[in-house]
Amino acid sequence: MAGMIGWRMQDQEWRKGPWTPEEDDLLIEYVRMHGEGRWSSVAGCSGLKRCGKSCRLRWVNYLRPGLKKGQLTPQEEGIIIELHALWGNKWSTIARYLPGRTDNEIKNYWRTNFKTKKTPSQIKEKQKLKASFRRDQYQQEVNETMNSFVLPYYTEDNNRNKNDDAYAVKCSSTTSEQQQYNQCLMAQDVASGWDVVSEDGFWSEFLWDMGNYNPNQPVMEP
DNA sequence: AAGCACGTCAACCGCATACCC
DNA sequence: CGGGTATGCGGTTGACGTGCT
Repeated sequence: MAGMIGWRMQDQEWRKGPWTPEEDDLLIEYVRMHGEGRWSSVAGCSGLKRCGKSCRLRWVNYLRPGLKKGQLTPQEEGIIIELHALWGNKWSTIARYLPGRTDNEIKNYWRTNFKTKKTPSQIKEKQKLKASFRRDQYQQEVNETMNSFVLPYYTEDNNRNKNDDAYAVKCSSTTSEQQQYNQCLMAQDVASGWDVVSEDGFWSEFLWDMGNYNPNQPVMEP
């Protein structure tokens, strides 16, 4: 596209700010015709005055089919806690284990629940309320959740990039028995992770800080 | 009722990495 | 191999909504 240098434009100002329904329609139509990708050519083909970067973000975080709207479920929260403990702020990696959820959404969730500075009593109060409200429901749904999307993700997709974390998990579990075993382990870990987090607000700060892990330090991989 | 504080979330920005020529 | 471009990722910002005083 003329005037483009990467995401930038030389001779045209990109529109910024909230997307209008009309812009959404244009973007949806573009993806329907051309598929995902080639974001830098969206403006030229669709008439949108948005840079490719903005278009990609809008599509991935809001318009893409299959996205779940609304609050994260207790089991999704548990999975986030567990995976964040493993990988830190690798939001896109964590998002792969939560179909229909975006890295942005998970990042916002984590920031909202574990980063905001509150007094210890406020944190404790909030966590107590949350935990008591959801614990029973959560414990009940953990196994069901693992069966419904985590395990299939591990086992189904044979075409994933071999550098992908999920692919590594898959390769490490060669038999269905071992996969079942891993599933149980993960469910237990998630449950224990939730216990820890809901126990005391202190862990909220601790877990967030874990996100800023030292990359030179060995990290346990799945 | 008005003003303020806080929480949420969509979107932007800069950097890193992948890809292509 | 190196440079330019495309894409992806994580951190941050700011608008808006809501609850509290």
